[in-house]
Amino acid sequence: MPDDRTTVTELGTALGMLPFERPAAALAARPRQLAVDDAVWELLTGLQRSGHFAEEFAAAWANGRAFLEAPDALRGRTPLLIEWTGGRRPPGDEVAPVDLRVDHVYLVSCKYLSQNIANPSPARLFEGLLSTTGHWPTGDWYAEVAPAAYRRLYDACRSAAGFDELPDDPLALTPAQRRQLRLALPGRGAYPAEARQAYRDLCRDVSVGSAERWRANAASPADRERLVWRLLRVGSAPYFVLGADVRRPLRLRVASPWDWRQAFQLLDFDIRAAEAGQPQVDWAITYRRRGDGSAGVARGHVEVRWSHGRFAQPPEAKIYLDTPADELPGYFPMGGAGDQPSLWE
DNA sequence: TGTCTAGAGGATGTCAGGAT
DNA sequence: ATCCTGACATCCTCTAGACA
Repeated sequence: MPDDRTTVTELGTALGMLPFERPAAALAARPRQLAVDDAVWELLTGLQRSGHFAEEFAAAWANGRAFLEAPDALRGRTPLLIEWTGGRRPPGDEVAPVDLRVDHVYLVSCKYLSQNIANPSPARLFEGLLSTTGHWPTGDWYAEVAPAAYRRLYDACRSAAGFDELPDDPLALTPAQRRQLRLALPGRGAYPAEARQAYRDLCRDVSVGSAERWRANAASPADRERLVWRLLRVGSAPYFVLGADVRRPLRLRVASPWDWRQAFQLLDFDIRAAEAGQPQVDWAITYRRRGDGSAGVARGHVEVRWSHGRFAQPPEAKIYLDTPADELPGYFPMGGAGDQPSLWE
Protein backbone atom coordinates (compact mmCIF):
# COMPACT_ATOMS: atom_id res chain seq x y z
CA MET A 1 0.00 0.00 0.00
CA PRO A 2 1.37 3.41 -0.89
CA ASP A 3 1.74 5.98 1.85
CA ASP A 4 -1.15 8.37 2.52
CA ARG A 5 0.48 11.35 0.88
CA THR A 6 0.99 9.41 -2.34
CA THR A 7 -2.61 8.21 -2.25
CA VAL A 8 -3.86 11.77 -1.84
CA THR A 9 -1.77 13.25 -4.64
CA GLU A 10 -2.47 10.49 -7.13
CA LEU A 11 -6.17 10.06 -6.51
CA GLY A 12 -6.66 13.79 -5.96
CA THR A 13 -5.27 14.28 -9.46
CA ALA A 14 -7.64 11.65 -10.81
CA LEU A 15 -10.66 13.25 -9.14
CA GLY A 16 -9.71 16.63 -10.55
CA MET A 17 -10.14 15.20 -14.04
CA LEU A 18 -13.84 14.56 -13.40
CA PRO A 19 -16.48 17.27 -13.71
CA PHE A 20 -17.25 18.03 -10.07
CA GLU A 21 -17.29 21.48 -8.52
CA ARG A 22 -15.36 20.52 -5.43
CA PRO A 23 -13.30 17.61 -4.07
CA ALA A 24 -15.89 16.87 -1.38
CA ALA A 25 -18.62 16.48 -4.00
CA ALA A 26 -16.44 14.11 -6.02
CA LEU A 27 -15.66 12.05 -2.93
CA ALA A 28 -19.33 11.86 -1.96
CA ALA A 29 -20.32 10.72 -5.45
CA ARG A 30 -17.62 8.04 -5.74
CA PRO A 31 -17.77 8.31 -9.53
CA ARG A 32 -17.52 4.94 -11.19
CA GLN A 33 -15.06 6.31 -13.77
CA LEU A 34 -12.36 6.10 -11.12
CA ALA A 35 -11.86 2.37 -10.83
CA VAL A 36 -10.83 1.81 -7.21
CA ASP A 37 -12.46 -0.36 -4.58
CA ASP A 38 -14.45 0.74 -1.54
CA ALA A 39 -11.56 0.49 0.89
CA VAL A 40 -9.67 3.06 -1.15
CA TRP A 41 -12.67 5.40 -1.20
CA GLU A 42 -12.98 5.06 2.58
CA LEU A 43 -9.32 5.83 3.05
CA LEU A 44 -9.36 8.80 0.73
CA THR A 45 -12.54 10.24 2.28
CA GLY A 46 -11.03 9.89 5.73
CA LEU A 47 -7.83 11.59 4.65
CA GLN A 48 -9.72 14.47 3.06
CA ARG A 49 -11.91 15.00 6.15
CA SER A 50 -8.91 14.88 8.45
CA GLY A 51 -7.45 17.93 6.75
CA HIS A 52 -4.05 16.27 6.56
CA PHE A 53 -2.43 16.82 3.21
CA ALA A 54 -4.97 19.57 2.43
CA GLU A 55 -2.38 21.46 0.39
CA GLU A 56 -1.42 18.34 -1.50
CA PHE A 57 -5.05 17.54 -2.19
CA ALA A 58 -5.74 21.04 -3.52
CA ALA A 59 -2.64 21.03 -5.72
CA ALA A 60 -3.43 17.58 -7.06
CA TRP A 61 -7.04 18.54 -7.77
CA ALA A 62 -5.87 21.63 -9.68
CA ASN A 63 -3.47 19.51 -11.71
CA GLY A 64 -6.22 17.07 -12.62
CA ARG A 65 -8.48 19.95 -13.63
CA ALA A 66 -5.76 21.44 -15.82
CA PHE A 67 -5.36 18.04 -17.48
CA LEU A 68 -9.11 17.89 -18.16
CA GLU A 69 -9.06 21.26 -19.86
CA ALA A 70 -5.71 21.24 -21.65
CA PRO A 71 -5.77 21.17 -25.47
CA ASP A 72 -2.83 18.74 -25.30
CA ALA A 73 -4.75 16.39 -23.07
CA LEU A 74 -8.48 15.82 -22.52
CA ARG A 75 -9.73 19.06 -24.11
CA GLY A 76 -12.71 19.12 -21.76
CA ARG A 77 -13.87 15.60 -22.54
CA THR A 78 -14.85 13.78 -19.38
CA PRO A 79 -12.82 10.60 -18.96
CA LEU A 80 -14.72 7.33 -19.12
CA LEU A 81 -12.16 5.38 -17.15
CA ILE A 82 -9.31 6.35 -14.85
CA GLU A 83 -7.16 3.46 -13.70
CA TRP A 84 -4.81 3.76 -10.76
CA THR A 85 -1.72 1.63 -10.48
CA GLY A 86 -2.19 1.77 -6.73
CA GLY A 87 1.14 3.29 -5.83
CA ARG A 88 2.96 0.30 -7.25
CA ARG A 89 5.05 0.16 -10.32
CA PRO A 90 3.26 -1.29 -13.31
CA PRO A 91 4.88 -4.44 -14.68
CA GLY A 92 7.20 -4.27 -17.63
CA ASP A 93 10.20 -2.14 -18.41
CA GLU A 94 8.48 1.15 -19.15
CA VAL A 95 10.72 4.06 -18.23
CA ALA A 96 7.87 6.31 -17.16
CA PRO A 97 6.68 5.96 -13.58
CA VAL A 98 3.00 5.86 -14.52
CA ASP A 99 0.45 6.26 -11.72
CA LEU A 100 -2.76 6.84 -13.67
CA ARG A 101 -4.06 5.70 -17.02
CA VAL A 102 -6.96 7.60 -18.52
CA ASP A 103 -9.27 6.10 -21.14
CA HIS A 104 -6.69 3.37 -21.77
CA VAL A 105 -4.30 5.73 -23.52
CA TYR A 106 -3.24 8.78 -21.52
CA LEU A 107 -0.42 7.90 -19.15
CA VAL A 108 0.06 10.17 -16.18
CA SER A 109 2.84 10.31 -13.62
CA CYS A 110 1.94 12.23 -10.47
CA LYS A 111 5.38 12.14 -8.91
CA TYR A 112 6.64 15.19 -7.26
CA LEU A 113 9.66 15.53 -9.45
CA SER A 114 12.85 14.78 -7.70
CA GLN A 115 16.32 15.55 -8.93
CA ASN A 116 17.11 11.90 -8.53
CA ILE A 117 15.86 9.96 -11.50
CA ALA A 118 17.13 6.44 -10.92
CA ASN A 119 19.47 4.27 -8.87
CA PRO A 120 20.55 1.49 -11.19
CA SER A 121 23.53 -0.73 -10.58
CA PRO A 122 26.64 1.04 -11.91
CA ALA A 123 27.19 -1.75 -14.42
CA ARG A 124 23.69 -1.38 -15.84
CA LEU A 125 24.29 2.34 -16.30
CA PHE A 126 27.88 2.45 -17.52
CA GLU A 127 27.96 -0.85 -19.41
CA GLY A 128 24.32 -1.50 -20.24
CA LEU A 129 23.46 2.18 -20.88
CA LEU A 130 20.34 1.81 -18.70
CA SER A 131 18.72 -0.81 -20.84
CA THR A 132 16.59 -3.26 -18.89
CA THR A 133 17.87 -6.39 -20.56
CA GLY A 134 21.33 -7.40 -21.67
CA HIS A 135 24.61 -8.46 -20.19
CA TRP A 136 26.84 -6.50 -17.91
CA PRO A 137 29.07 -7.38 -14.97
CA THR A 138 27.06 -8.27 -11.89
CA GLY A 139 29.76 -8.02 -9.27
CA ASP A 140 31.00 -5.16 -7.13
CA TRP A 141 31.62 -2.12 -9.34
CA TYR A 142 34.42 -0.84 -7.13
CA ALA A 143 36.29 -4.09 -7.67
CA GLU A 144 35.45 -3.88 -11.36
CA VAL A 145 36.89 -0.44 -12.11
CA ALA A 146 39.24 0.23 -9.21
CA PRO A 147 40.43 -3.14 -7.91
CA ALA A 148 43.75 -1.93 -6.49
CA ALA A 149 42.35 1.05 -4.59
CA TYR A 150 39.42 -1.00 -3.36
CA ARG A 151 41.76 -3.63 -2.03
CA ARG A 152 43.92 -1.01 -0.28
CA LEU A 153 40.84 0.54 1.32
CA TYR A 154 39.63 -2.83 2.48
CA ASP A 155 43.02 -3.78 3.90
CA ALA A 156 43.28 -0.51 5.80
CA CYS A 157 39.76 -0.77 7.22
CA ARG A 158 40.21 -4.41 8.15
CA SER A 159 43.44 -3.82 10.01
CA ALA A 160 42.13 -0.65 11.70
CA ALA A 161 39.20 -2.67 12.99
CA GLY A 162 41.50 -5.47 14.10
CA PHE A 163 39.58 -8.07 12.11
CA ASP A 164 42.56 -10.09 10.89
CA GLU A 165 40.35 -13.16 10.59
CA LEU A 166 38.43 -11.62 7.69
CA PRO A 167 39.38 -12.92 4.23
CA ASP A 168 42.12 -11.20 2.23
CA ASP A 169 39.80 -10.72 -0.72
CA PRO A 170 36.92 -8.31 0.03
CA LEU A 171 34.80 -10.15 -2.53
CA ALA A 172 34.98 -13.25 -0.32
CA LEU A 173 33.26 -11.54 2.63
CA THR A 174 30.10 -13.21 3.87
CA PRO A 175 27.05 -11.03 4.58
CA ALA A 176 27.73 -11.40 8.32
CA GLN A 177 31.35 -10.31 7.89
CA ARG A 178 30.25 -7.35 5.80
CA ARG A 179 27.92 -6.30 8.59
CA GLN A 180 30.71 -6.78 11.12
CA LEU A 181 33.10 -4.55 9.17
CA ARG A 182 30.48 -1.91 8.48
CA LEU A 183 29.61 -1.60 12.17
CA ALA A 184 33.27 -1.36 13.16
CA LEU A 185 33.93 1.71 10.98
CA PRO A 186 33.61 5.20 12.48
CA GLY A 187 30.22 6.85 12.01
CA ARG A 188 29.02 9.46 9.54
CA GLY A 189 31.14 8.26 6.68
CA ALA A 190 34.44 8.81 8.44
CA TYR A 191 37.34 6.46 7.81
CA PRO A 192 40.25 5.45 10.04
CA ALA A 193 43.26 7.71 9.42
CA GLU A 194 45.21 4.98 7.62
CA ALA A 195 42.30 4.39 5.22
CA ARG A 196 41.63 7.97 4.15
CA GLN A 197 44.13 8.16 1.33
CA ALA A 198 42.89 4.81 0.03
CA TYR A 199 39.32 6.13 0.01
CA ARG A 200 40.41 9.26 -1.90
CA ASP A 201 42.19 7.01 -4.40
CA LEU A 202 39.12 4.84 -4.72
CA CYS A 203 36.92 7.86 -5.43
CA ARG A 204 39.30 9.10 -8.12
CA ASP A 205 39.78 5.70 -9.75
CA VAL A 206 36.07 4.89 -9.74
CA SER A 207 35.18 8.32 -11.19
CA VAL A 208 37.78 8.08 -13.93
CA GLY A 209 37.20 4.40 -14.67
CA SER A 210 33.41 4.75 -14.78
CA ALA A 211 33.60 7.77 -17.09
CA GLU A 212 35.95 5.93 -19.44
CA ARG A 213 33.71 2.87 -19.59
CA TRP A 214 30.63 4.98 -20.12
CA ARG A 215 32.23 6.94 -22.97
CA ALA A 216 33.47 3.76 -24.61
CA ASN A 217 30.08 2.07 -24.37
CA ALA A 218 28.17 5.09 -25.65
CA ALA A 219 30.42 5.44 -28.65
CA SER A 220 27.95 5.45 -31.53
CA PRO A 221 25.46 8.25 -32.16
CA ALA A 222 22.59 5.77 -31.92
CA ASP A 223 23.80 4.54 -28.53
CA ARG A 224 24.17 8.08 -27.25
CA GLU A 225 20.70 9.02 -28.40
CA ARG A 226 19.13 6.02 -26.67
CA LEU A 227 21.06 6.79 -23.53
CA VAL A 228 19.87 10.40 -23.57
CA TRP A 229 16.27 9.29 -23.88
CA ARG A 230 16.64 6.96 -20.93
CA LEU A 231 18.32 9.61 -18.82
CA LEU A 232 15.51 12.01 -19.64
CA ARG A 233 12.90 9.30 -19.10
CA VAL A 234 11.64 9.63 -22.61
CA GLY A 235 9.58 6.47 -23.00
CA SER A 236 8.18 4.60 -25.95
CA ALA A 237 4.89 6.47 -25.56
CA PRO A 238 4.31 10.09 -24.58
CA TYR A 239 3.12 10.67 -21.03
CA PHE A 240 2.20 13.51 -18.74
CA VAL A 241 3.83 14.63 -15.52
CA LEU A 242 1.41 16.32 -13.14
CA GLY A 243 3.24 17.27 -10.00
CA ALA A 244 5.04 20.15 -8.39
CA ASP A 245 8.46 21.24 -7.42
CA VAL A 246 9.09 23.39 -4.38
CA ARG A 247 7.77 26.57 -5.98
CA ARG A 248 5.02 25.78 -8.43
CA PRO A 249 2.93 23.15 -10.11
CA LEU A 250 4.61 21.31 -12.95
CA ARG A 251 2.40 20.20 -15.80
CA LEU A 252 4.43 18.71 -18.57
CA ARG A 253 4.03 16.47 -21.55
CA VAL A 254 7.02 14.23 -22.05
CA ALA A 255 7.82 13.46 -25.66
CA SER A 256 8.24 10.05 -27.20
CA PRO A 257 11.47 9.37 -29.11
CA TRP A 258 9.60 10.14 -32.30
CA ASP A 259 8.55 13.57 -31.00
CA TRP A 260 12.00 14.16 -29.61
CA ARG A 261 13.78 13.55 -32.87
CA GLN A 262 11.46 15.87 -34.74
CA ALA A 263 12.02 18.69 -32.29
CA PHE A 264 15.68 18.20 -31.35
CA GLN A 265 19.01 17.06 -32.66
CA LEU A 266 21.54 15.63 -30.24
CA LEU A 267 24.86 17.37 -30.81
CA ASP A 268 27.04 16.10 -28.01
CA PHE A 269 26.96 13.94 -24.92
CA ASP A 270 29.81 14.89 -22.65
CA ILE A 271 30.94 12.53 -19.91
CA ARG A 272 33.67 13.42 -17.47
CA ALA A 273 34.98 12.25 -14.12
CA ALA A 274 34.23 14.72 -11.35
CA GLU A 275 36.36 15.58 -8.35
CA ALA A 276 34.19 15.07 -5.29
CA GLY A 277 34.19 13.50 -1.89
CA GLN A 278 32.68 10.38 -3.36
CA PRO A 279 32.95 8.84 -6.81
CA GLN A 280 31.09 11.00 -9.30
CA VAL A 281 30.68 11.33 -13.05
CA ASP A 282 29.22 14.49 -14.61
CA TRP A 283 27.28 14.45 -17.85
CA ALA A 284 25.92 17.11 -20.18
CA ILE A 285 23.68 16.84 -23.20
CA THR A 286 24.10 19.48 -25.90
CA TYR A 287 21.26 19.66 -28.40
CA ARG A 288 19.87 21.84 -31.15
CA ARG A 289 16.26 22.92 -31.35
CA ARG A 290 15.16 22.25 -34.89
CA GLY A 291 12.53 24.96 -34.70
CA ASP A 292 14.88 27.94 -34.41
CA GLY A 293 18.29 26.29 -34.58
CA SER A 294 19.23 27.42 -31.09
CA ALA A 295 21.34 25.22 -28.86
CA GLY A 296 20.58 24.03 -25.36
CA VAL A 297 22.32 22.09 -22.65
CA ALA A 298 20.90 19.72 -20.05
CA ARG A 299 23.15 18.61 -17.21
CA GLY A 300 23.27 15.99 -14.56
CA HIS A 301 25.62 13.86 -12.55
CA VAL A 302 25.97 10.32 -11.30
CA GLU A 303 27.11 9.42 -7.81
CA VAL A 304 28.52 5.96 -7.26
CA ARG A 305 28.16 4.98 -3.64
CA TRP A 306 27.55 2.19 -1.29
CA SER A 307 23.93 1.49 -0.56
CA HIS A 308 23.14 0.31 2.95
CA GLY A 309 26.50 1.19 4.39
CA ARG A 310 30.17 0.72 3.58
CA PHE A 311 31.16 -2.76 2.47
CA ALA A 312 27.58 -3.88 3.16
CA GLN A 313 26.50 -4.31 -0.45
CA PRO A 314 27.92 -3.60 -3.89
CA PRO A 315 27.62 0.08 -4.80
CA GLU A 316 24.75 1.61 -6.72
CA ALA A 317 24.74 4.51 -9.16
CA LYS A 318 22.52 7.43 -8.29
CA ILE A 319 21.58 9.53 -11.30
CA TYR A 320 20.70 13.19 -10.83
CA LEU A 321 19.26 15.74 -13.21
CA ASP A 322 20.68 19.17 -12.43
CA THR A 323 18.60 21.00 -15.04
CA PRO A 324 15.04 21.84 -13.92
CA ALA A 325 12.44 19.51 -15.41
CA ASP A 326 10.63 22.20 -17.36
CA GLU A 327 13.86 23.18 -19.12
CA LEU A 328 14.65 19.70 -20.40
CA PRO A 329 14.46 18.91 -24.10
CA GLY A 330 11.35 16.84 -24.71
CA TYR A 331 9.51 18.19 -21.67
CA PHE A 332 6.85 20.45 -23.10
CA PRO A 333 4.58 22.60 -20.97
CA MET A 334 1.11 21.11 -21.08
CA GLY A 335 -0.99 23.61 -22.95
CA GLY A 336 -3.39 25.48 -20.66
CA ALA A 337 -6.86 26.55 -21.75
CA GLY A 338 -6.44 28.85 -24.72
CA ASP A 339 -2.86 27.84 -25.42
CA GLN A 340 -1.86 26.27 -28.64
CA PRO A 341 -0.74 22.67 -28.56
CA SER A 342 2.99 22.92 -28.02
CA LEU A 343 4.43 20.01 -29.94
CA TRP A 344 6.88 22.21 -31.80
CA GLU A 345 7.65 24.58 -28.95
C1' DT B 1 15.79 -44.87 -3.54
C1' DG B 2 16.28 -41.36 -7.00
C1' DT B 3 14.42 -37.42 -9.34
C1' DC B 4 11.66 -33.63 -9.92
C1' DT B 5 9.31 -29.51 -8.46
C1' DA B 6 6.79 -25.98 -5.74
C1' DG B 7 7.47 -22.78 -2.70
C1' DA B 8 9.65 -20.73 1.41
C1' DG B 9 12.82 -17.67 2.74
C1' DG B 10 17.18 -15.38 2.27
C1' DA B 11 20.19 -12.53 -0.77
C1' DT B 12 20.55 -9.12 -4.01
C1' DG B 13 19.16 -5.29 -6.79
C1' DT B 14 16.36 -1.23 -7.36
C1' DC B 15 13.48 2.75 -6.13
C1' DA B 16 12.46 6.90 -3.76
C1' DG B 17 13.64 9.51 -1.10
C1' DG B 18 15.44 11.58 3.99
C1' DA B 19 18.96 13.35 7.35
C1' DT B 20 22.63 16.08 8.41
C1' DA C 1 27.30 17.59 -0.71
C1' DT C 2 27.43 13.35 1.24
C1' DC C 3 25.77 9.51 3.45
C1' DC C 4 21.85 6.63 5.18
C1' DT C 5 17.37 4.07 5.16
C1' DG C 6 12.90 1.53 4.35
C1' DA C 7 10.26 -0.84 1.08
C1' DC C 8 9.83 -3.89 -2.45
C1' DA C 9 10.67 -6.89 -6.59
C1' DT C 10 13.19 -10.39 -8.22
C1' DC C 11 16.71 -13.83 -8.14
C1' DC C 12 18.71 -17.77 -5.97
C1' DT C 13 19.13 -21.75 -3.03
C1' DC C 14 17.51 -25.15 -0.28
C1' DT C 15 14.30 -28.55 1.16
C1' DA C 16 10.09 -31.19 1.86
C1' DG C 17 7.02 -33.84 -0.41
C1' DA C 18 5.14 -36.15 -4.66
C1' DC C 19 5.83 -39.62 -7.60
C1' DA C 20 8.01 -43.16 -10.46
